[in-house]
Amino acid sequence: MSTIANPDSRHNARTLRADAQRNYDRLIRAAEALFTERGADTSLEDIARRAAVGIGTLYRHFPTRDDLIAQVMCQSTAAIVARGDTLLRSATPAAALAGWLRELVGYVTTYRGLTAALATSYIGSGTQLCSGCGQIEKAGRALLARAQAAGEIRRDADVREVILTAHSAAWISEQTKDPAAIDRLLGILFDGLRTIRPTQRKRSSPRRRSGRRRR
Amino acid sequence: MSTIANPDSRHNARTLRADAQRNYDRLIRAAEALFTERGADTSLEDIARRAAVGIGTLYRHFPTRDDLIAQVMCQSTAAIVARGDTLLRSATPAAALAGWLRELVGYVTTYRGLTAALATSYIGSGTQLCSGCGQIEKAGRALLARAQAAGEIRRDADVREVILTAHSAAWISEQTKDPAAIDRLLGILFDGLRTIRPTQRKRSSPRRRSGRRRR
DNA sequence: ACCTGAACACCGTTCAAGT
DNA sequence: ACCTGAACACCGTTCAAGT
Repeated sequence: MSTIANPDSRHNARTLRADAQRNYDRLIRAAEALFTERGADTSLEDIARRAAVGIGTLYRHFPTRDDLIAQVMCQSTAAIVARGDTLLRSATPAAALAGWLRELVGYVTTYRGLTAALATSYIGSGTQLCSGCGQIEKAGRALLARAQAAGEIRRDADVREVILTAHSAAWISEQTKDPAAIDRLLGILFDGLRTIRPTQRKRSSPRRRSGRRRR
Repeated sequence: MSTIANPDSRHNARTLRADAQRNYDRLIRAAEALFTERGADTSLEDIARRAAVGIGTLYRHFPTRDDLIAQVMCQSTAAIVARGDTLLRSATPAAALAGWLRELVGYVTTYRGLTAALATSYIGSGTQLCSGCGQIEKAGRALLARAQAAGEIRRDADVREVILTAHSAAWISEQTKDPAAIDRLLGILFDGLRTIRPTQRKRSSPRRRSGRRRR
C-alpha cells in the first residue's frame, strides 16, 4: 500500500521524495519534447536545461542516455507488447506477424535516431532499454512461433533476426525519408520469410526469352 | 602528359605541390590505420596527429569526413565495381547478383561505423562518397537487370532498395558481431527477391497439425 | 599555394559543496 | 536524500598568421 505518486511516469515504481519525483517528471517531459524536435541524440544538457534542472540531476535519475530513452518510450513499449497479445488471437498467423512487424517499425521510428540507439543496445550490455526489448522479443517470439506452427513461416527463422531485420528496414526508411520504401522492403522481407520456396533451380543457363512482362 | 605523382593515392588526379602531395598521402594512410583500429568515426584530430600534420591541412584536403572516407575507400570501390563487371559475365544471373551483394556487405563493413556513414550520405547531399555510390549503384543495376531479364528476380525490385537492404543486413551484422547472422539475413532477403512466389493463400484458417519438424 | 595551431563553440561526465 | 553547477576532458571547425 505504498504511495505511488505517478505510476504512468514512473516505470520502476518506488517512492521518491516529492521534489525528486517532480524533477523526474519534468525530465521525462523535456526529453520527450526534445527527442521529437531534434531526435534521440539531442544534447543531454539541453534536456536538463529545458527541464529547469541541473545536469547532475539528470544523471542521477538516468545514468545513461539509454535509461532515459527507455523510460520515455515506456508506454509505447507497453502498447506494442499488448498489440502482440491481441494479434495472437487473430485468425491469420502470418498476417498477424506481418502486421505486428509493421507496427514495430513505427515504434522504433518514433524519434529520429532511435533505431540506431535501440539496435546498439539490443545486443549491448543490459541497460534499461533491454528490459523493454526483452518484452518485445517475447511478443514477437509468440507471433512467430504461431505462424511457424501454422506452416506459413520458415522454421529456421529466429526471432532476434526477424526483429532486427524489421529494425533495419526502419533504419533504411529513416535514411530514405520515402514512406513507400518501407512497405516494399517489409514486403520483400516477409516474402523471404514464407515457407514455400520456388523449386530450386540449380545451374540453369540464363534463358533469355525477353521475359514477358506481367502487368 | 601531366605528371601524376601517385595515381593510386590520388583519385581526383590533379597535380599537387610536392609537400601537399606528401601530406595528402600521410593523411590517407593515417586515416586508413585509425579507421581500422577505432572505426570510421575516429577523431579527425587524431588522424591529423598521426599523420603529423596540422588539423587545418586535413580540412583543406578533405572538407568533410565523408570526403576522407571516400578517398580511403577509393580502391575498394573500384574493386567492387570491377567485380560487378566480372559477375555480369557469369552463367547464372541470380547467383551473380547474390554473390555480388554478399561482397557488397563485405565492402560496407570494412570499418566499424562505415555502414552508418555510407547509408547517411547515400541519400544525403552530394559529397564525394556519393560518386563512389553512383558507380556501385550502376554495377548493381546491371546485375539486377540481367537477373530480372532472366525471369529470376522480381520485376518490381529497385536497385536502390536492394542495395540499401544489403546495406542494412550489414548494419545488423555490425551490431550483432555474429558472422553467421549475415548469411541467414541475406538468404531471407534474397528469397524475398525471387520471382516465383508461393500460391497466395487467402484467409486460410490456421491449421494446427503440430508441424512436423524437419531436422 | 599551402601549412599551422590557437581559438571558439559545444558536448558528456564527474564530483565537491550545498540544502 | 537529493540537487547544483563548476570543472575537466574531448571533439569539430574556423581563421589569422606564417612560409
